[in-house]
Amino acid sequence: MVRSEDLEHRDLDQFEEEEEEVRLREWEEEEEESVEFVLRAETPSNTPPCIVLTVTYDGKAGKALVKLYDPVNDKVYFWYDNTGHRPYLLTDIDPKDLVTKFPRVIQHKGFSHIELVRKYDALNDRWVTMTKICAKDPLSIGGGRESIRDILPKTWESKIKYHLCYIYDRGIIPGMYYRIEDGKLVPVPVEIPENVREFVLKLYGNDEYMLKEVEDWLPLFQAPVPHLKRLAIDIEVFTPKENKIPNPKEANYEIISVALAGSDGLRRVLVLKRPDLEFDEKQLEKLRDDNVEIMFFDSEYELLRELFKTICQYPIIVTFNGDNFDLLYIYNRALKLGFKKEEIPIIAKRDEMTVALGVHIDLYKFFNIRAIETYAFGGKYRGTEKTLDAIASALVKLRKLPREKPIAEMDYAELINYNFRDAFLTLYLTMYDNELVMKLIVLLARISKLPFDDITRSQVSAWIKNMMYFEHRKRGWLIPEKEDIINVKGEAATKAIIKGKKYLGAIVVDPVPGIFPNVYVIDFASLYPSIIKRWNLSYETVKCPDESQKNNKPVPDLPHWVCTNRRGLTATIIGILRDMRVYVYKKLAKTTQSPELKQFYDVVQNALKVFINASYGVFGAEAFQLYCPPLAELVTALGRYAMSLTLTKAIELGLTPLYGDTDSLFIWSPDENKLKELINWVEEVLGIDIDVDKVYKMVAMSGRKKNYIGILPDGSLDIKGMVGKKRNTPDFVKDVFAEVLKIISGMQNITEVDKSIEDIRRKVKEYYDKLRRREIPLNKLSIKMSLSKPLEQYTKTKPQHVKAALQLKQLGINVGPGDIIHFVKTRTKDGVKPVQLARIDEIDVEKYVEYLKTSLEQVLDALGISFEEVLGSTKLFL
DNA sequence: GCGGACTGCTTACCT
DNA sequence: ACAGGTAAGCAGTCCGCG
Repeated sequence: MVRSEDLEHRDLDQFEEEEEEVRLREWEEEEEESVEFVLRAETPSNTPPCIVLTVTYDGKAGKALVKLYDPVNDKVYFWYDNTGHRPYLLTDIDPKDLVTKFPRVIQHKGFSHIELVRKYDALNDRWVTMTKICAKDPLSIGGGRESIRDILPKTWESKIKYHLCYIYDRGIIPGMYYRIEDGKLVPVPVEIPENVREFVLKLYGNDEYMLKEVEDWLPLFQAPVPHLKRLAIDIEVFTPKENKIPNPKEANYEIISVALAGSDGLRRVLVLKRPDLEFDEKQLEKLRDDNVEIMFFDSEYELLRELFKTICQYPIIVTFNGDNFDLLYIYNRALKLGFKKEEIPIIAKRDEMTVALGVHIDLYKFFNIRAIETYAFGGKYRGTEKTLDAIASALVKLRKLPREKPIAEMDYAELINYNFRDAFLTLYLTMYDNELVMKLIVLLARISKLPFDDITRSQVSAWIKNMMYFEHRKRGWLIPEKEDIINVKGEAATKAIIKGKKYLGAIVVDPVPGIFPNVYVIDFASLYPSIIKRWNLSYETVKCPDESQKNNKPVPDLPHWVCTNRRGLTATIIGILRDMRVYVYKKLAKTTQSPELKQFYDVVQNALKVFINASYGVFGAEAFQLYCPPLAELVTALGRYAMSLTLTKAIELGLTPLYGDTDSLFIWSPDENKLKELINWVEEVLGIDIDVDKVYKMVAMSGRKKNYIGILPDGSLDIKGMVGKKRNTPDFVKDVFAEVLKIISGMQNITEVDKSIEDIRRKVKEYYDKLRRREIPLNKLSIKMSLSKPLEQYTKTKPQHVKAALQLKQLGINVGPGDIIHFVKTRTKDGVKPVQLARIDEIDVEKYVEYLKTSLEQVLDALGISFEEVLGSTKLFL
């Protein structure tokens, strides 16, 4: 197994120590004969095993290009298609008619030839013969002026990007090992360990079909992820105006510094000499980072040349917002300085920047993927601004250097320190925890079959779409058009509770208010994916065309039937991913001895989690290409069915359910045997797993749904939905809430309730009086709320945070989507002020009393006392 | 002209 | 552009009130 070096600790130590030695190099002194860098990799006929980084279309060659990286010898290779593969689309018009009725197709300058292909049309459950129209280039199929796609009334598979089409047809899996052998691209076999084989046999031993299907998946989870050499880049640009970010499209100002941090240990800053700045011994002392190599350049042109040379030495370039700033700026600046396009190893695409040799990963885009944020990182940086500083401090507890003055006014040392820290943080985000992020990206690429550059820039629906398309081609299935699915399957049959939603969702059981000791939480393990697998759900099996299947309705209150004599594709794929996660890789991540392998298995199960968790939702999302409301609606209906069946049975058995949400049931002090009986019964009747998820020593429930506090055996707290925990709640309220919680969690058993109430009373009174006396500082009263759209788009109403934001705008401070507005409630005209503009005497105290009240009531309701009681005789309104 | 009842919008949360 | 359900606060509207 290829092991990555444990680099991060070394880097970090170096980073935080004071400098021992600063090495400086003058560009002129160093200048050897100028080394020409190459913008193309070698194209040998034989190579060692390599990782597929990406597949693209090379316009000049007019061929698909596979970029490979050999991690052992640190070399990038290009492999061009030599199988004569061409871009194509499918139509149901037969070739004769095509010639007579659509002559423009044959006459099209990009037209190549026609083939006939047999495809299985899963939607209509029949085999069809389609006409495959091949073109000389992708744009002739679609996207160009007057493309073949536009000439025909209806086409299939014509909107698939060519490089992805190529991946499906060749069965190439990005992130996997391939080698070039006599000019052919061949996969490198992966060894499957005996223990994994055993797990799989136990699971599917009597199911030939699944046994065969899973064979294609195991290598993706077992092939090791090598260390992928990479370079993080961050630039600083001269700006004459303070606080104004230079426009990367115009690139009008000088690039004054470029920081480079490589996973191979490179720590270098390229600095432009400026006549107005001096560099002396005193400044050297200010350089905080040891071992940072500094290269000075007389001209920006030379600086960029050096940068380009370095870029070409790495298979992977990492940036934070490089698509929209750093690489775009460098590219446009280089053009401006007289570089020719062929001399720049950066390529500008419509919405992204790529590099000539390898791939560019923009971490800003990656961390902004919702599924990554919530599932892969557990929402650790949710609600914060998606800046390098915020993400680094949430994930690795490292910050950017504070910027004390405008970039243009920094001296060399300040500039170098500041610049290098950013590049280092960017690199470090891919290095920490034994290269967790990089490994995750590789696993996600393998499962989705998307190249590294695509997987890091697209949302989870695109991943699942690509995975499903790949599976269609693998089987010789026709990829259905979205409208066709809707036409055949129709819209949803149920009505959602929430206005504007498309179908009915989950059940939330009304909670019993109060404090309860010894509460068992049982829960269905990944309920929705289990349902998809168990009931064979897929767009082609739900409401299938076969009349004889119409009686197979899994839920009586929904008219949808499901096919029983075909295996649903979605059910198969999601079923495998779920089974592999639950029964194989979660187990391996717990039991494996070797720490590296253990961590790797944990990455595998985490990558699987992302796909599994999103698998149901996409089918209910209109933008998804396999959008299928009856499928999504069957999933939630079966979820409701599972929940209500379990609830009824629990009551029947004499158990006491207190609360439940979607896939969980809270049961108060259950008889262990009765609980086991319930679990066994449910598993037998429903055929899906239900387990004890956790046991609370005590649960406090306010009576509101999605709102409770649970105390775990180790004393830690699960606080759900409480206002006192929400991120927009003022710290003042959070503090009081935390104090109250401290008292509650200190409570050993129910008999101590009275004493706790007295403690709570005293504490709350103390804070309340402070608030009244205006002794709470403004920042503790500030409410933090994020803008979800540009200010001018709040047309229907003007919420308070928008009012505050408008006040900021008046002062010339620009705010937009994703920005978090800090404001306080005041007795001024708007009722709010941005915190930095407010004075303590303007505060609307009553509003904060109300806030305190709602927050505390959620706890007090469980104890059966009111806020007013807690405050005692104190009058609420003075 | 004012206030309560109501609906709708917005954000943040839960599963 | 993965889903729906819930809590909460505020904005805005309607209606009654001699």
